[in-house]
Amino acid sequence: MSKQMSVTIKDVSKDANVSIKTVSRVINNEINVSEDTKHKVLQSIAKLGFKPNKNAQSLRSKRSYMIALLYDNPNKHYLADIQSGILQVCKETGYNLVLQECNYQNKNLGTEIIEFIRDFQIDGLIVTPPLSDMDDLLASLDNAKVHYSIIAPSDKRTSSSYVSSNDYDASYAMTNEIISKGHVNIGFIKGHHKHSASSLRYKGFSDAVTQKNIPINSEWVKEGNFTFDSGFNAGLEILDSPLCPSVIFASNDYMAAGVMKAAQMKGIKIPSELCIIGFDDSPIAEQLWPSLSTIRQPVKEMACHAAKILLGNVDGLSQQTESKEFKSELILRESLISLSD
Amino acid sequence: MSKQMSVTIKDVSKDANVSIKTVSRVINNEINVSEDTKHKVLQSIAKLGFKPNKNAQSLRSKRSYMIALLYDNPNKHYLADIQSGILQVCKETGYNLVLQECNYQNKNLGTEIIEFIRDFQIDGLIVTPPLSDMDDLLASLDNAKVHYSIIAPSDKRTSSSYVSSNDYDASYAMTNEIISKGHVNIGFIKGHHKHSASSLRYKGFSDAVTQKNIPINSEWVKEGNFTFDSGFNAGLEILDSPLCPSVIFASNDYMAAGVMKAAQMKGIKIPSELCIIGFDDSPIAEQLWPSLSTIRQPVKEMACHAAKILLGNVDGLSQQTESKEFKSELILRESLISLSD
DNA sequence: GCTATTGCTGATATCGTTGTCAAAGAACAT
DNA sequence: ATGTTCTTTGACAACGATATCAGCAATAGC
Repeated sequence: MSKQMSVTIKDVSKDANVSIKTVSRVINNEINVSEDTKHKVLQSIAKLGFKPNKNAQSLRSKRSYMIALLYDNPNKHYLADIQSGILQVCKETGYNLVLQECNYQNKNLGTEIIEFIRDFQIDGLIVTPPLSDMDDLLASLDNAKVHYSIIAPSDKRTSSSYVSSNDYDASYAMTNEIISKGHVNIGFIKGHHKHSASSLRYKGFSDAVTQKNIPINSEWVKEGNFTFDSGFNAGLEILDSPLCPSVIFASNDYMAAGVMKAAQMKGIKIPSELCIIGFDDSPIAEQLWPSLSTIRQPVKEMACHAAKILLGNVDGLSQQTESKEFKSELILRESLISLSD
Repeated sequence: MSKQMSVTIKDVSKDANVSIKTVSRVINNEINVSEDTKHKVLQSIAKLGFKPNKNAQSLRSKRSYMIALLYDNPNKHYLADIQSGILQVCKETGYNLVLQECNYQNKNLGTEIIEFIRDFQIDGLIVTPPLSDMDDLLASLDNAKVHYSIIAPSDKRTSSSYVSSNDYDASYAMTNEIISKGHVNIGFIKGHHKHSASSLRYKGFSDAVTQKNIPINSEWVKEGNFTFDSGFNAGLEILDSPLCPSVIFASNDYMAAGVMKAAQMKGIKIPSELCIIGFDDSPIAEQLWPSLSTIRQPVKEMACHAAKILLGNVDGLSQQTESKEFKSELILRESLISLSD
C-alpha cells in the first residue's frame, strides 16, 4: 500500500501469466481468445482492480472516448435537458461529454471545431439548433469525416444521422385546436428567421388557418428571437393595434411569457380577453398564472437518441441506431379557452 | 497534401534542425533555450502548423488539460451560468470542461469521483452547491490530493480554495429593506435543510427581524426544497392560515414564483395585498408580473473566479488566484411595496 | 592555469496502451 | 503421412509527447 502506483496491463499480464497483448484482447473483447484464458485474465483484472489508462488507449488507438456537444442556444432549460440526455447515454457507455459553446456568427466555426476535434481526438459531435441549421458547418464536418449526429426540427434532411421533431405538425395541430375553440383572430410571434424551427412553426400555423379560410392579419404577426424580451415587445406592439386578436400563438414559451406580461401590464385579462399559446413546454409554462398551453417535445429522449446514434457510428460495427423523428404533444392548460366562455 | 498525417514534434525537430527535446522545451516555455533556437523552432512550428498531441502529453506528463464540473443542482439557470463562466476561462487557457452530474444521495460519490479522475486524468474539479456542503466528499478529495475549488455560500470554511457569496448578509439586508417599508407580518420559506444556503438565508432573516423586536410567527415559516412546487405548496399553506402575512420572503425565486401563483389562484392581489421576495435573480424574477424583488449574485463571475483559482493551483507555480467572497446585490422590483400604499 | 559553475543541447528511456506479424498447435482435407 | 487452414498466443514495435541524464562550451572563481 505504500506506493500509489496505478496498476497497468503489464501487471495483469504477469498475474494472469499471459502476454500483455492477450490482456489487451480481453479488454477490447476481441475474438480468438479461449474461454479459459479470458476467464483467467478477467479474474486478474478484478483482483488487481485494473482500469485501462484512457490516455494511452487514446494515443495508440486514436480514440478519446469523448464526445462533444456543440451549442449556441439561449434556452437554458433546453440545453440542460439535452445535456442530461446525452450524459445518461455517456454514463452507460463509458464515454465523457465535453462542452463546446459556439458562436453562431463565427465565420471560422467549421475550421475551429475541426481543430478542436483534432487537438483532443474527440470521437464525435452532437450538434444542436441553431447550429444544426448551418449547412456550411455540416459540410465542413462531412468533409473532415468527423462523426456527428444532429438534433434539429425536421426539414427532412437526407444526409447523415439526425434526430428531429415534427415542429410543423405540432404547430399545425395546435392551430387547429385554437380554431376549434372558436377563435378566428389569431396573432403569431415568429422566432428568429435564421432558425429552421421558426419557419416550420410558422408554416404549420399559416397552413392550418389558410385551410380553414381564416385570413392572416399581418399586423398580428411579428418576429421575435425566442427571448422573453422580444416576446414582450412583440406583444406590446400587437396589443397596441386598433383591433386585438383573441389569441396570440408564440413560437416558444419565453416569448409567450413576454406576451403575457405585456398583456397583464395593460390590464388585459388572460384568458378571458386574450388567450396565449407557447411552444416547448419549458418549466415557466406551468409556473405562470394562468399556466400556458404549449407543445412538449421529448427533448431529453431526443438527446439520448442522438447520443446513441453517434456512439453507434463511432463504434463502427456495433448495432446502428437509426435516425428518428419524435412526436410532440399538445399540452392544454389555463391560457387557452373557448371563445364563447 | 496526399497524406492526412498530423505533424509531430519529430517533424518540427527535423525542420528546425534541433532535437525533439529542444522543441519540447520551446512548447513548454522551459528556461535555458537560447533566443536563436527558440525563434527557429517557433518558426518551424508555425510553418508546419504543429499542434502537440494532447493524449501523448497527457500520457507522459499525467495531465489532461481537462477539468470537470461536479453538480447536482435542480436550478438550470444557475448551472448554465456556472458552466458559462468556467468555459470562458477554459477557452482562454486551453483547458476543456467535462461534465459530471452527481447524485447528492450517492454514498459512494467520493470513491466514484476519484475513480473518474484517475480514469481520465482529470486535472481538477469545480464543486458546486449542494455538493460543496458534503464534508465527506471534500475529505475524500483532500485525501486523494485532487485539486479542486468550490463554489459555496459562505460559512467561512478555512480549508482550500473556494469562492463564496454572502448569503447571510444579503438576506439580512433584504429583511431590513422589508421592515423599512413598514412590514411586520413576514413569512419565510426556507430551502432544503441540508443546503448550507438554506440556513444562512434563514439566519439572515431571523437575525434581522429579531433585532427589530419583530416576532416570528412559526405558522408563516415553512421549509421547501428550492423547487417551484415546494414554494407553491408552502405558499398555499401560509395563505390558508387564519392570519396572513403581508410579505413572504422565499429562499429562491422559483419558490417565490410558486408563492405568487398560489396567491394569484386565491385571488390575492400582488403586491397590494401580499408582497413577495425571492433570491437569486433568476430570469423568471423579471418575467413574472408583477416582477420579483430579489437578490442577485454574480454567479458567472464566481464561476470564472473558481476556474481561475483551480487552474492556478493545477499549474502549480503560475500566479495564484485567491479565494474570494462575492457581494450580492438587492434588486427591488414591483413585488415589494410599502405597507402604507 | 586549473577547477567549478552555468547555459544550452541532444540521445535515449519512458508513459501504458494497441497494432503487426510470426509462430505453435489443433483440426481438417487430401 | 503431408499439406492446408484456422485458432490461439506472444514478442516487439509504435503512438507522440516528456523526463533523465550526460556532454560540451562558455564563463567565473581561486
